[in-house]
Amino acid sequence: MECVNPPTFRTMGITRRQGRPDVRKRMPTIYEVAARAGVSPATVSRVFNGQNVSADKSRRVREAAETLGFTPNRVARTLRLQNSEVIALVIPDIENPFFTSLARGVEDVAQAAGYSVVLCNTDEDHEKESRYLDIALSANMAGVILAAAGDHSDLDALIRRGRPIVAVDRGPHGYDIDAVLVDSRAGGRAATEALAAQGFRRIACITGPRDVETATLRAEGWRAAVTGLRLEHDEQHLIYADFRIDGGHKAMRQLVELPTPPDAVFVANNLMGVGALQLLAERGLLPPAVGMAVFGDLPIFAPTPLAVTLVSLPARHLGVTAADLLLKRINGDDQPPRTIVLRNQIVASS
Amino acid sequence: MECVNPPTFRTMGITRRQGRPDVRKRMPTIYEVAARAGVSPATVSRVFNGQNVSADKSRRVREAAETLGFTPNRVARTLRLQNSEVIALVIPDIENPFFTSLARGVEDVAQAAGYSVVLCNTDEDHEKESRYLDIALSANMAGVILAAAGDHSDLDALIRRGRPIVAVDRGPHGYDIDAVLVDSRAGGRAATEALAAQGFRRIACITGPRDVETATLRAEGWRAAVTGLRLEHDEQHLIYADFRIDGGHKAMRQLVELPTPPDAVFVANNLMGVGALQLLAERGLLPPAVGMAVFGDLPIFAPTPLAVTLVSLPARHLGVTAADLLLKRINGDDQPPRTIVLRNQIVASS
DNA sequence: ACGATGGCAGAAATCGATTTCACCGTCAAT
DNA sequence: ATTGACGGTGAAATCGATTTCTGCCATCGT
Repeated sequence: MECVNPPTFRTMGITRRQGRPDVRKRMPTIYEVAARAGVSPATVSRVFNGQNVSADKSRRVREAAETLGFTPNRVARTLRLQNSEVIALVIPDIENPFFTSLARGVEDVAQAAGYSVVLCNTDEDHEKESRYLDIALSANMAGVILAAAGDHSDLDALIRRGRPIVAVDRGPHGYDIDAVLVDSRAGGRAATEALAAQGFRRIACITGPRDVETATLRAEGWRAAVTGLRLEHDEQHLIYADFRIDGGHKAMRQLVELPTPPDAVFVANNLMGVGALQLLAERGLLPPAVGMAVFGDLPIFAPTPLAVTLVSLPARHLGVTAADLLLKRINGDDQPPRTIVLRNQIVASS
Repeated sequence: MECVNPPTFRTMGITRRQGRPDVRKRMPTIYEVAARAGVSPATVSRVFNGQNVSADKSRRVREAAETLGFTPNRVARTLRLQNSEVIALVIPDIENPFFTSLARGVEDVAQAAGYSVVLCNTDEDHEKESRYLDIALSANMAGVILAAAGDHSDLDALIRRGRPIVAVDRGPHGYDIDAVLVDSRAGGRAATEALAAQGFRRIACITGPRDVETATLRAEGWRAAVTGLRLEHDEQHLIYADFRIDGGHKAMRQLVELPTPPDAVFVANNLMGVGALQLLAERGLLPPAVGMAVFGDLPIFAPTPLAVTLVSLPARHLGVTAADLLLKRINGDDQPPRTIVLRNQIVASS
């Protein structure tokens, strides 16, 4: 199935002109509200921040604000307070359903606590990541939830500034900060052992980039299972790919074209799982012809029962937990940093 | 396949304490840089904004900034400039791959132009949407790309303030602003006609909420095809659901359980398509047993060829185009508003 | 009756960058 | 030689809200 995004377009003329004679009205400020209500700006501020103000003035301020359509300027507020009610969520791939579920979890918790979330997509690129972390800092954001692009993120500036950070999905490499993780090593091992239990002997592994912790840990789990169970072991059966659909596809091709191809494969994330399945479908080798286990849930509707073993991940719950932790920190909790490991669960896709 | 997110977790104790004696260092400011370089703050600002400064002082300023680790404070800058290099992208469902693709397009363009994107998820909720629009305004963001949650978003404040807005995917309801759309009506009609061409006579329609433009337009397209081709027509065959997987699942169940069920169905978005397919799979009625056409690309790797007709959408391209348009507006383009309609394309999933 | 306490409110400082205004040299044009 | 223009620079105003500092007035206790 090929879908081409057509580059052509047509423009529909619209003739009525917008009634905007370039007025660009300024927003009403606290001073204008104060003037209209006959009080000082300080009083207006106090009304909006729940301080003690006489009922009479309070009412007048509210009325004035109402008729002027006043909204407090967040930028000024943030500048003065050195703090804003925004948290940054930095993730490596916004098109990966795992991360969007996670984001959803973060959002729900943050929303409920009156915080907004800004989502920053790093595309597994250190430079983009570092730019977004810079922004979080210089925009006085309240905190950061980070799924790091690699193993050497620079969090010094944020930490010096006392901004809370929670690492999620991927560990905090060298920083002693809160983290919410799944057990990649155990998951990789369990998935591989499940394949072995299904009778497969030559089990390969497709994992992510070498500098991404979850990639190496999952591969380690695979290796532990393979050597622990004394299965056949061939170094060509371990491939470092890129955690993307294409990468999984290419890696799988490489594997099936080996002189002695594996009879099963453990794939270290969901998208590469999709890629690998695509290749197997092309070659008519869909599971159970070749054994497959995937770390993560497949973004798949599988009309035919597919014999794939999954390590199911609590993506949303990961986000919820990370957000909870972060909000606690923001509200002054200063226990020593914790690492919370959520359990994964082996599921046979049926 | 059931995947349960286990609510249990265990905490791994970590003992080493963070070496943060609660110093919370302030960031260095332009004043400190100025003092260290022996110049005025104004000069420091000029150095960082490419104004005329003598080579000597410029060098001294740069050195001072370097050693102090100075980063300009974005909040202060934004307050003064009444403008920031951030654009808001407001979408109704971050878990829908259509919108994440779109977001990806927006991001790529914005990044390249030096803008950051903050992603706001409204969950099809007017209140959340209005809160995010408020934030965009009071945070002095440069512009907004909006896929509206319904047909009565309030953009008055943003427009009064002169902030550019581009509507994407869903029209700008009553505002004369730029829009980037696909032709929902034509797509709905074409999809339905394709089903008719495959020989189906009793074609149902599952669409989205009544107050979402794309939902009603796609249903209109379906109706036009059904009446145009004089197919059998039953009002019970039009169901307004919610654009989500579950909604599609329930709606499809409702349809198959009708006394005279349809022999085909046109589903107005990708997620509901997944839900509908899930139900059909449960009942052993997968296409082509029941005809199906879906508006949008299925977030699916389908291992067995599925006889589903797709109206393929240029999601990423929609985002790219909207971002281009917005950036032009931000840079002062003031042509009359344009509506750009990208073409969709009928694709037979094979 | 007098000092003490506390609630309420305004003037002014503050957050950190940008920019206007004014001033000083220097150099080219008249 | 005088005028004008222009590049470089600093002092101070500015963006809009919060908060400290201060003072006023009323209430309370003794």
